[in-house]
Amino acid sequence: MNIKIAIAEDNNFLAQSIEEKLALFEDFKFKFRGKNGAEFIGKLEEDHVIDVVLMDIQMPEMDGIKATELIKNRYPQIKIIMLTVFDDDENIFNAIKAGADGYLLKEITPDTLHDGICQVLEGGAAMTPSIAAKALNLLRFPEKITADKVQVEEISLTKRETEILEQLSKGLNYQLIAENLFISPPTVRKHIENIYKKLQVHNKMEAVQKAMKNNLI
Amino acid sequence: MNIKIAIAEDNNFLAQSIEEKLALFEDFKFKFRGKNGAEFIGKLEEDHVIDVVLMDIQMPEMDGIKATELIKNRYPQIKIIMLTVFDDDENIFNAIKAGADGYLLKEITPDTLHDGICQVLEGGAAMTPSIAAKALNLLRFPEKITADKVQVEEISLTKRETEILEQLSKGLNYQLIAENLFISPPTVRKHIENIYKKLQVHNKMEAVQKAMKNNLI
DNA sequence: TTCAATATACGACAAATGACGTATTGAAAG
DNA sequence: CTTTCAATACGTCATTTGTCGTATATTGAA
Repeated sequence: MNIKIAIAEDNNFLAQSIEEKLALFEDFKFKFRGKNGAEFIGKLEEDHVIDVVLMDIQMPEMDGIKATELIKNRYPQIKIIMLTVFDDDENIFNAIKAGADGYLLKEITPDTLHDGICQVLEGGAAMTPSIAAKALNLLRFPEKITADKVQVEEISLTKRETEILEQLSKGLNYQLIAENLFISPPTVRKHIENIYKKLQVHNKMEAVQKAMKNNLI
Repeated sequence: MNIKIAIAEDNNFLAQSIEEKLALFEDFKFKFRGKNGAEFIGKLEEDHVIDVVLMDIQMPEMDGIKATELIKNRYPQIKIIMLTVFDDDENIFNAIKAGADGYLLKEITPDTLHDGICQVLEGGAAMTPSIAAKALNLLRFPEKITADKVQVEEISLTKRETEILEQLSKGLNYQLIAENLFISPPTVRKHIENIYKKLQVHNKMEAVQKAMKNNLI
């Protein structure tokens, strides 16, 4: 087995790091690298005997989303795995739309990268569980895709707060939420009080609306 | 770490097989099993100290999709992984819509099952790469999703009721809604009372959730 | 190791909500 | 012409919610 791999990545340092991970496996053969989407496609036209492309998203000239679209158009047999630091809904969705076969984060271990590449070659999709969760969420709530990216305020809820807010959004009252989470109702109320302060709202409905608008739940 | 797991599976043989896989891991504690959705939920109400549910889809009485929907409604914190032999688009999509946190096939190895369970507990989604590929495909080509077979109940709100429900969903209180619509607060309350009866819910949040689900607002 | 953040818990009180009742008016349907 | 339905309005009462306090244990980062 000789799997031919190309990389599209503008950062020299990161590209180097990826190449080193690939070099750990005998069945991988690194072919070439492009510093941006345009250059990459240029090189690909010279040598399109490529099995898998590891594609960065944020690149000058042409980003990885557009490049993926073009490549999938001309070379549908080539598998493309996004390899990026961004895991926001917008990028994930656009990558999938463009035809990506996988979406992994750059802090990946060599073994996981190896697995992912093998999986896409077998027709599967390579994703970290957290990315998979976001993808499922997009499937479940398609309206989020059009979500505004305008006022991305810096609101951060703790894990517990998010958990409680989710239950609030289902219509559960303090008592039931407390039972579910094995804490006392006063604690639930205190958490909710804190949530309201963070979101600058004054009742459940506003909190849920604002949280959904900002993809907090 | 002691992860509490319950199983919904009608087939004794398969249930036994799953239990044996779980038994290989010390951090797993098998709690109980239901032979169908209805029985399972009955048991869950007696003991809801459950972290993860392994849910079959095809079951008598109540199938795993419906059971998932109900459980996620009442106990949103419980993670649910579908464990089934069917990997068709229809079932995958419905499971996701119902709120499943993962979708695995029954011929799974104990180690992969273990990984999947740990992943969902960390907020990720558990999927085999082939399932992930199908899920991505659904995202990419939404038209493949054969129209909602979930029967939309015939709920009809009057114009006034819809109007009021919309304002409710924004977080306005009775007083403000009354001012907006130039009617008295008692009238607003009466309308809302009627809305609750029609939707068979008992508070604002449930009403808004159900209305959105049924495209009433 | 100290400090900030988080999660936990309780009490009190005013305001809002949910659930019930009753009742009048106007408009649409038969 | 009656009957039904939608919309309006009011009252009562128990429960829930929102907003204040205060306080302790844990935890992770500086």
